[in-house]
Amino acid sequence: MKYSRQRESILRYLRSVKCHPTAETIYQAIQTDNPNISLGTVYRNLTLLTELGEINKITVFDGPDRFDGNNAPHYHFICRKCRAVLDLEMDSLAHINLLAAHNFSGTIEGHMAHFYGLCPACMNQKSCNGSDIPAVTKSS
Amino acid sequence: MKYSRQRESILRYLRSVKCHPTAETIYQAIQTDNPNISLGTVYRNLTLLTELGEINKITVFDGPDRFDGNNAPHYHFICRKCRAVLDLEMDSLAHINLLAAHNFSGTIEGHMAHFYGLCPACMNQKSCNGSDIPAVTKSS
DNA sequence: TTTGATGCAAATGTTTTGCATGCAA
DNA sequence: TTGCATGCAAAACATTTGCATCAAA
Repeated sequence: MKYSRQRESILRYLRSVKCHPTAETIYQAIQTDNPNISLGTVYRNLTLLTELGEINKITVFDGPDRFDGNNAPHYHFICRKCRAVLDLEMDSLAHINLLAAHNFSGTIEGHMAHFYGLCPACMNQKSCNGSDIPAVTKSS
Repeated sequence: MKYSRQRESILRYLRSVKCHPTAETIYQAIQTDNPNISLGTVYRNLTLLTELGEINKITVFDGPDRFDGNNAPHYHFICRKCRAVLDLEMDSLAHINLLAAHNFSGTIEGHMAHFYGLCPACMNQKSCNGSDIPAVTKSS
């Protein structure tokens, strides 16, 4: 693949942050180094890097996709109040694939799991940023 | 809440099908009984019914949201080939909330989990409908 | 050079919303 | 009647794409 300063900038930024920014956030963050970069290029490279396995795309129930520069397998927590996405330190849940496969005649290749609730910051505050997604009550 | 024939029609349709249709599919399906219904009304009522807990909204990694007239807690399988969404018969995974909470200082209120792979139909066919979403390799 | 990557802008697909009108209570 | 629900159309969002240009190899 051909080198590009923009792609390098995106990857470097994602590797440097602990949060899970949106394409728009990444776009704004790297404008200092790339004053003329376009949002389309950011999206194009995020898609490419995701396909290469260099980064992860996190689809949340609400709002734009988030991106994760940590490509080691791990799970995420999503705060229902401030929508922060946090990494969780927990073992693989590979065993749940077997549970799913038990009464299913297709092939279970994997799963996606997100946890939600209140993040540490929102637990200790009246409100975090004012937004509050409707509590999800079903694990489906 | 005030009665509406449109809302009733949407709910009746969702309760009657085993699949997990999109808003657009629902819109088309109930046009026989509601020739003048608008997509906006379908979306408005789907949002309302979801908030009431009468139905479930299923956010998949790709494509429009799907809706589920079965409001009993259960998990879903998503075929990476034909994108069919199927119900899974499996026990609650409530225990994984404890695993997630173990090294986390916020509050884990719940989780969402989807399983993916090939559905029974696609397992036995060269291709199902031609589409094929990129295999997801990380359980994150 | 050659070919992939970019910037720009327009297009796409999904969902939401404003507003005048209609229908349930 | 009163006000929520509707139809319609426009707007809002997030994301993708066509195309001429630019830059890496």
